[in-house]
Amino acid sequence: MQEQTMERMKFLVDKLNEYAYNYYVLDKPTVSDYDYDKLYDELVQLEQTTNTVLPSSPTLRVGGEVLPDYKKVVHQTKLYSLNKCNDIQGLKKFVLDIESLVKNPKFTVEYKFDGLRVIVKYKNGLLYEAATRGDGIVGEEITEQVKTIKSVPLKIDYMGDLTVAGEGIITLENLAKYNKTADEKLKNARNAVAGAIRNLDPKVTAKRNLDVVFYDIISIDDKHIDSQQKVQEFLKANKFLTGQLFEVCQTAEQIKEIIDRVDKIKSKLNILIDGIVIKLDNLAMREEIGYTTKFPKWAIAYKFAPVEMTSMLKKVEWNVGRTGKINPIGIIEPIELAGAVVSRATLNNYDDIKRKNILLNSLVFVRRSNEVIPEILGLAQKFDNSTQIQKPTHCPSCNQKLIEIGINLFCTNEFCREKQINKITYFASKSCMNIVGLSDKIITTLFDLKLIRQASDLYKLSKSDLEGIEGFKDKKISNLLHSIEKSKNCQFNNFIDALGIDGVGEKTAKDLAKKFTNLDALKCATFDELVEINDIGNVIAENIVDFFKSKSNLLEIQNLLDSGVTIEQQEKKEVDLNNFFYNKKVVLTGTLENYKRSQATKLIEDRGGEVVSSVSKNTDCVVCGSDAGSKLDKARALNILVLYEDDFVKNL
DNA sequence: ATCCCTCGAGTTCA
DNA sequence: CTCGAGGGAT
Repeated sequence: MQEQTMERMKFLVDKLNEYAYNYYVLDKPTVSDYDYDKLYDELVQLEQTTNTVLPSSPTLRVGGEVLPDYKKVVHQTKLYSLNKCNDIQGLKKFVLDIESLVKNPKFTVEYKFDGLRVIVKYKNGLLYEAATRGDGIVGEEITEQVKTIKSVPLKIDYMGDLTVAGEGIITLENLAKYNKTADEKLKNARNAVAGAIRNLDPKVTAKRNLDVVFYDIISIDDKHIDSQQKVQEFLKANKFLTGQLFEVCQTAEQIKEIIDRVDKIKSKLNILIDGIVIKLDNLAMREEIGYTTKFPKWAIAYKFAPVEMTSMLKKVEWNVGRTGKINPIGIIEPIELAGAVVSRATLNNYDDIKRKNILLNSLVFVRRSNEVIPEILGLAQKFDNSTQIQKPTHCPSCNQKLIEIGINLFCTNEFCREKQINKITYFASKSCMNIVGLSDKIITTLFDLKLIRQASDLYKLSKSDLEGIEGFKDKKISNLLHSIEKSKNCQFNNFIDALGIDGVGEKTAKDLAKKFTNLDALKCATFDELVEINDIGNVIAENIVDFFKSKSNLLEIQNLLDSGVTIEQQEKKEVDLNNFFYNKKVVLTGTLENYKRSQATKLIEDRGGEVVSSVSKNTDCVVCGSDAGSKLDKARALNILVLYEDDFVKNL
């Protein structure tokens, strides 16, 4: 009986480990989650009744007790870090140096993962110790944490003594999943890994769904492994997760080709990499070439320009938005980040500044989210002269006393310069009156010359008003006046958007235009009529009613109409009920080759579809162009249909 | 009251 | 893109 139970447990452990390998390492599940769970539950039962847990049991992966402290581990051999280069010259020099010592060397090319280096030891086929690199000589013991990582084999076929090295990482997909449920979001994948592994509670490690990508053997009894290629084969054969990139090259040019290729696709990878590692393939030759005090001379890391850096926060500017909302912007010492020089980055709001503990004259972490918008992630280092950031009490533009609503500060002065300028800018913007060529700069100039005070004044501008203004030549004047004139013919939804009613933007304006068909009807819309519309609740309904109660707003509308603004009647279009996009919620991401975003939106809307801004489980499909961002990752994570450009066109 | 989803508003640089 | 908050379901 007892023996049978043991046999059954062994069988379950092996079976479950095999399934886990197919799922977590090969990414090719071979059983349903349901079947897996059934076997897993059975194993848990048996382990409880027998009070035994086999050393490679997958139940070890959930993480047990919180550890009292880290134990130090002294590495058998020093773990070197890699020498770096960041251009082709550095790479060529490396290759030349090797070629001067070795005849016809071969090089292996792999990803350099941006995570935490992990050393794992096996004896008799079982994982018995894991450690961080630490300073290369002494690391921290993290055996319990690493055992929770499902792609790390607890048991391998190789029975000799073995020490392997890999990089602890989190896939961007798993990071996104984690952030969906976590109270405290982890913005930085690398820190998410370090935080998860270097945590005394292995349960924390388990929750973050890390992986370890293995790339090296530190020591092994088996003497016939004599090259990096054989190392790679060995790791694969023993079911370790390995990097997707592994190529063998002979020249610097070939290596450079791979680097260029990776540089192009690196932002689309599911894993963060910060470079490429180039190693001499032959292990015996490596030992001949040797080491400097810091680095092996037989390998180099080609580093891509970093996407995250630190910089000094010099000043905080407070902007006034068109709604009167006050927004803090951090002015930083300019740094180059993802191909652009960044000097400003948003700080969101005062609470955010406090939460991140950001101080003036301190070093802060800066990154460009999605490689575009700069943001300040948090405090890196403070100094003696670092000071708290003060919350403003008066409007930086008009000095009106600010009021606090929720976490935000507002300027309520109707005539506030910055607020008015932003209001007019919004009025002229693409989703509103679409006055092409009227930039916020021109609006500022016109405002300060007192030629305009509010949006309707734009339609009173004459040629003589503009003549003589610095930078305004005949051509520019006639272009501008022409654009303004052209904008007078507008669609109802754009007109509603242009009014700038609090909480009413592009989508709500469209909903309102559909329901009320003309301005007079909208003007007398009652609260009850408004809340009937889907997606309009009591807050927005009240904002709309209040807006049309205000004398100054009604006067402004009258001014616009008197200046000749006319709202086109929209004809109703027939929609094809059988079209793919009919009644579908579609998200656009990336750049399509043949359509602008607005054109694609129109095509989908004309077919009865709705373009929404973010991906969720309610989304029907995601249309994906080149350089797609995180929305594509999210779509994949949620298993939502992704259409590439050609599929998109086919379904029109 | 408390979820989740979606919208609006504000964000940078070339 | 990201945040906060509104809206609706529960």
